[in-house]
Amino acid sequence: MQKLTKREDQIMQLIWQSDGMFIRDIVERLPHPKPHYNTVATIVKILVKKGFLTSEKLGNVDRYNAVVSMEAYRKEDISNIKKKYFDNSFSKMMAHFAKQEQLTDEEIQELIAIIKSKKV
Amino acid sequence: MQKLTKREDQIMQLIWQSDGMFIRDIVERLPHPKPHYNTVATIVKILVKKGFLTSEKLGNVDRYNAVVSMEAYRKEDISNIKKKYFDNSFSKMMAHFAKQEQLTDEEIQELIAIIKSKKV
DNA sequence: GTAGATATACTAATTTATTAGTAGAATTTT
DNA sequence: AAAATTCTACTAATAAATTAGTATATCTAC
Repeated sequence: MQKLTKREDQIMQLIWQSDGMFIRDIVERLPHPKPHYNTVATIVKILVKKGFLTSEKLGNVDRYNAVVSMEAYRKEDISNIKKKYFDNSFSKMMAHFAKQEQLTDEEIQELIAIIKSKKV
Repeated sequence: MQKLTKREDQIMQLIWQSDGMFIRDIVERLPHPKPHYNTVATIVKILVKKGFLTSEKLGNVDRYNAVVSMEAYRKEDISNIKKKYFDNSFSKMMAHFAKQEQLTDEEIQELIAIIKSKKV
């Protein structure tokens, strides 16, 4: 899967959170300094070409929808983190999180419950 | 903290795995197609300027060391993942991992042990 | 239907990232 | 010490990413 550039990523995040967006909506929801309408249009077109988005014409306006799901992209993204920092070891990564987050005992119990419920 | 570009990241990974590298070592350890010596030197100089590396002269050759630790950078990197994909919620992220990774019962037990040992 | 507003295609400018050439200094070999 | 090699500083070319201008089409309100 191709990687998203910073701007592309930012725009994909918005579209993933919605169900279909027009260029004008994207511009509106981007933080200051808002890029030019055509700037966004250009990047959206690149995203269509890369296969991340499809467009559908509503009247004379294009609405864009995600083709690649957030989950699919996220999976890759996280898999890269695991590879890059944790020797591709899931346990190592988890140990890091547990330590990093300075969890309280209650949070740890909660976490254990979550983990168990997902599988057992 | 500034973000690393792809090439910068790749070079930082090598330096983090070592303790101090010369340009020639970096070039040698990069996968094919190996970039030009001066290409690496340029990027290394950018990394010094960004505050990720320091140089020390050994004889007339520069050796480069990490200033920003891998752990510090990794922490940021992971924190962004959490923010970007999991609404900044640690529990949500953990739930995802447990599900995504298709852990066996044993692995889950192991994981729980790891989490407990880190805190309790 | 004319004026004003909005959307898109096309194109190009600008910025950032990556690559590498040339020249000269230092080092090693002969 | 001359020749060959290695390293660096400086500079610039190329490529990728981001930004936005101009022209044209479409719609909306009057």
